Amino acid sequence: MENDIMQEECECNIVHESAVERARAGMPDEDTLADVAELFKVFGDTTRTRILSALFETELCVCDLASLLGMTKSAISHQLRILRQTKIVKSRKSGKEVYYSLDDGHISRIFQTALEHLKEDK
Amino acid sequence: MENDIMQEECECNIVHESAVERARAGMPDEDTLADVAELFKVFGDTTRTRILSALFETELCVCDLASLLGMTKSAISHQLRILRQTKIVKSRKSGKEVYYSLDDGHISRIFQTALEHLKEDK
DNA sequence: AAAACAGTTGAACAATTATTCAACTGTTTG
DNA sequence: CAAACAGTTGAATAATTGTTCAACTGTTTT
Repeated sequence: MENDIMQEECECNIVHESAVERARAGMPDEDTLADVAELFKVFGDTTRTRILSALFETELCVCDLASLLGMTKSAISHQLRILRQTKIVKSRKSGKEVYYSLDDGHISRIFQTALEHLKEDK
Repeated sequence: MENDIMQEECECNIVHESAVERARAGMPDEDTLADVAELFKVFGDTTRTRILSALFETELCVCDLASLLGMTKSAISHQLRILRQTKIVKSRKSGKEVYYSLDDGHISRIFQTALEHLKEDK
């Protein structure tokens, strides 16, 4: 009678109400969760992880990345746009060339933790 | 003459060779990068981030999650299979019900770092 | 043993997305 | 100024993927 606000699209009879309520209370709001998912989605592509791991070492221009990853400038540029829009990399223009680098240190920390996780289960 | 092993699909003339070489030397091997991307891809979906953030608090069965997220058991079960296969959650069967919980602590650390990153640029 | 229920699974459908291709900016150099 | 080059962009294509639907397994209960 009180909970008829929430969506009830599931076909369940018995739910562990106290556990569900505890979980709900601890969860970040939907907007934050969507932002987290979007950030991880950006990391969830091989081309972009290769670009990022290259930029951990030094700033590089589009041609450098294209040469390093064996891909076209266009493909690289499309992915760099996504990384730029999500504030993961920043760009610096110098003459004809555009140099890209990581935008902040959190990025490498997230990667480092992921690498540790992967190492653990070998 | 020496570097004709690597792919040359880019249409560049001038590359910053020393920077590229430095980047290449510091990069993890392709297999590791693919694993990292795959891990992040799993995190890169709203339904899965909602499931995981619920499991941070307590273990839950499929019905609990379906009720909490307002989705069908089938949809939840499909996503749980992905999380199980990638060793991110583990399951425990008890009677008719299957209880899910997080597999290790790294998961929450990766999330925590991502949340910090998001808070930073508001 | 049959009904009821929690959960899984595979096929189908819709939506998203990474790369290619071609055309286009803007800067530099001869 | 024109040619050359670094980089961007939009449309098209192909591949991947999340959800739905229906059928199914396995456990419990009457």
